[in-house]
Parts: sequence; structure tokens; C-alpha cells
Amino acid sequence: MAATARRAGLSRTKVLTAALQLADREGVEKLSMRRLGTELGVEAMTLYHYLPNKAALLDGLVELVVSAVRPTPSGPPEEWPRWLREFAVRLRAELLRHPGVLPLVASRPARTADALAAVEEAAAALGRAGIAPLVALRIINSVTTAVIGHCLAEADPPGDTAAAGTGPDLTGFPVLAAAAAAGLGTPADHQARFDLVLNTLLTGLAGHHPAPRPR
Amino acid sequence: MAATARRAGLSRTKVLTAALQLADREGVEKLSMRRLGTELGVEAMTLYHYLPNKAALLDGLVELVVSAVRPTPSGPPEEWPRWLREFAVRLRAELLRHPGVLPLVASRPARTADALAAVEEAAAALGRAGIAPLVALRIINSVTTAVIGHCLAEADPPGDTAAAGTGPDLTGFPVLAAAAAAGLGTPADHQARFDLVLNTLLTGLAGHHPAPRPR
DNA sequence: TACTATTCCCTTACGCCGTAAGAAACGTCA
DNA sequence: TGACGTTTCTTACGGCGTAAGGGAATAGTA
Repeated sequence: MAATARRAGLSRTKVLTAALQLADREGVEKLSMRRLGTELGVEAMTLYHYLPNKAALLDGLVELVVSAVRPTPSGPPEEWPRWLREFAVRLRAELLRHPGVLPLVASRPARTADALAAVEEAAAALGRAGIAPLVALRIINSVTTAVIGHCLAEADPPGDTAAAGTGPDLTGFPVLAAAAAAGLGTPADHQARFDLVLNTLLTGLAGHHPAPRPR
Repeated sequence: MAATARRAGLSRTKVLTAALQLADREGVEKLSMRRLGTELGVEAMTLYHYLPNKAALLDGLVELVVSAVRPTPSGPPEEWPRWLREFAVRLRAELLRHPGVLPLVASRPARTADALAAVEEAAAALGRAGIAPLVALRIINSVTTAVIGHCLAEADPPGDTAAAGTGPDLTGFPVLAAAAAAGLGTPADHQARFDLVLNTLLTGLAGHHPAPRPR
């Protein structure tokens, strides 16, 4: 056979993207250094040339996912609620695209320089609308954590083999049964719940911090 | 020495409470069947008489924590926002009491009969105020997921040995630095953010579903 | 009281895991 | 060619979840 390349030509990014695929496909708990190695045609220990340990791998996954939600150029200052809303929508979309990694995103805050820069920019945008830094960060964090909480409930992590059935038995819970019959848990319901949270939150927050009228 | 009892006298509940303590003390990732066994003066395999596997142990932990948030007798129907608010406050307090288990609560929805009954009762309470089942559950889920999302950001899981320092370096991020100087991340800030989310959410939700006036 | 059934607990073992230590293969450039 | 730095593999250790089955303490019955 031809002399195939002995070097796999890896990189931190390649390792992370492969890990992300594996985690999305089979869940984080199935993501092991050995499995990831074989996935990349390499022994497990090889990966330790690109990452100091498995915790760094998991942190890298979070970084990869959240950095995919690119910051949008902030428009006019008084439109920050709309801008924040659009960010929330894109964050949700990205999180739901990687349900297996969602628990990681939820429990390991990204402290990368990139992540900090994104938050800084968002806070600065609110600042241009006359909102104090501390309050701006409260607003940003409120929306972000609400989105994450929502997605945790919306997404079912991969690997739920048995849960594919009809859900729990609701006999004896008439209100729940009625809600289920009315479409509880359907994609449309999740969308409606997301819209409900986001609209309520942003409307209320915007009401507390009205745009300064030019006079 | 006296003939000590050879039987440890365990029970599912005792195992779970010991596991909860261990998880709170050292984090979930340090919670292993063997460690839990030694903690209880017993071999690891003994635990399998009370729990089918480790997943059941983790589910039991979630059950234990969320069931500690006892449902309160719902007051007059039109006061459901206040009632829901009080529930959210108690849920947060309980979740923060068990920071190590928080990621579990976030990623493993409790489907126990008890948990379902609590949700059923809450939904029924909103129903008495004239809110349709599906909408009632959207409201309840909105608040619950927001609380969970908030707590994930507020609590730092145990085992963060290095993170006890001053936090990340904020040079180059003036708005973040200003917010940090103004008290970002302090307990008071967390409380303020929680109040902000909860008040905004509940006020808005109540506004969309006004109490029916007696006529 | 003695016998039995049941419950509780332990021993052993297998195949996974993360990763420490160091040897070997490779590409590069003098 | 030879030396060097980078990348990869080999081996090994301790810990993990848990399947299988054995032995001891207890509870029920006579």
C-alpha cells in the first residue's frame, strides 16, 4: 500500500471540533480521550500535546460553541433591547445546535478573552444608551442566563434511548394532561415559551431604562 | 470491644442524603460509588441494593433537592404572581444550598410523581385565576428555568481551588472593570440580579394575564 | 427453640477511564 | 549527514461503574 502520512496533522482546533462532533453525536459522557483519539486516528496520549487535560478539552468545547455566536455590530443606542433580543435568539439557536454540550456551557462559564470582549462590547453598547456598567451587566446576564435556562429545558441531551416514548404517565394530573393535549412540549410550544420569556424580560427591562429622548 | 452491629442499616434515603452531602462538599465529579460506600462504612456494591445504578443515584439527588422546595398552599387566585414569586425565591435558596448538585438539577429534569404533582398543583392554581393549562405551564416553566439559569451563574461549584482569587484580569475591558468596581459579582449584586429577573418576569406575565375583576 | 426464607453485605473480576513517564519516529535545517 | 525540536506511541498506575455469585445476619414460622 502507499506510504500514508504517519503524522495526523492535528491542531487544537481540529481536536476541539472533532470533540464537539463526538459530544453532539453521543453526549458528553461518551466523550473520552481514547474515543476522541481513535476518532482522529491517534492514540489518546497524543491529544495531550494540544490540551493539558480533559478539563481544558471541555472548556474548549464551551469556548467553541459560545464564540460561534458572533457579536453583531450594535446599532443605534436606543435600540439596545432589539439588539439584545437578536443576540438571545442567536444564542439559543447555537445552544440547541449542540445539545450534548449544553450542560457544559451551563456549568462552565467561559472566561476566555474573546468571551470577555463580547460581554464588554455588549455592556458598552448599553452604556451608550445611558445605562451604568453594573446595571448593563445585570441586564446582559439576566437575558443570557434566562436563555441558558430555557435551552436546558428545551433540549434533550443525546443518549436518551428510552425517553423517546410518549413521556411520563399523566393520569391523575388533569391540568398537565390538558396542557399536553394542547401541545405542551412541542417545538411550537418551546418557541412560544422562549418568545414569552424574552419579550417579557426585554420589554420590562427596556421600560425600566427608557431611551433618553433628544431634547 | 463491644459487638458492634454488623449491618449498616442503610436505606435509599440514607444513601441519597449521604451522597448529597458528599456532592455538596466536594462536587459531583468526586462522587463515586466507592467513595460513597466508604463514607457509609460499606462496600460499593452494597449500594446497588438500594439503587439500580449510578444514574439513579444522580436522579435521586435531584429529586431530593427539588422535593425540599415544598409546595405552599396557594392563596387567593388573583395572587398567583406573588405565589409564584415566593416559590421562585425558595427554589433559589434551595438550589444555592446545594451548589454541587446544581448542574444535575439543570440537566436532569425531575419526572418523579412528586415533581409532577407539584407542577400540577401550581398549574391548577394559575387555572383558578382563569389561565389556560398550556399558558399556565409556560408561565411556570419560564420562571423555573429562569431561576435555574440564574443560579447556575450565581453559584460556583465546589472544587474550584484556583478560582478563589481575584477573578480574571479586566485590563482592557473598561466597562467590565467599572462594573466590577461597582460590585459586580458580590452577593448583593447577585441578589439584585435575581430580583431584577424575577420582578421583570412576573410583572410582565401578570400584565398579560390580568386578574378577572369580580363584577 | 430450631428451621428456613429473605434480606443485606462482601469478594472477585472485567473493561473502561484520565494521565504520568519516557521512548521512538518524523520533519527541518545546518 | 547529523542534530534538534516536534509530534506520536508504549507502557503502566490507580480509580471508575458494575456483572456474578457467595456468605452472613435477620425475620418469620413451627
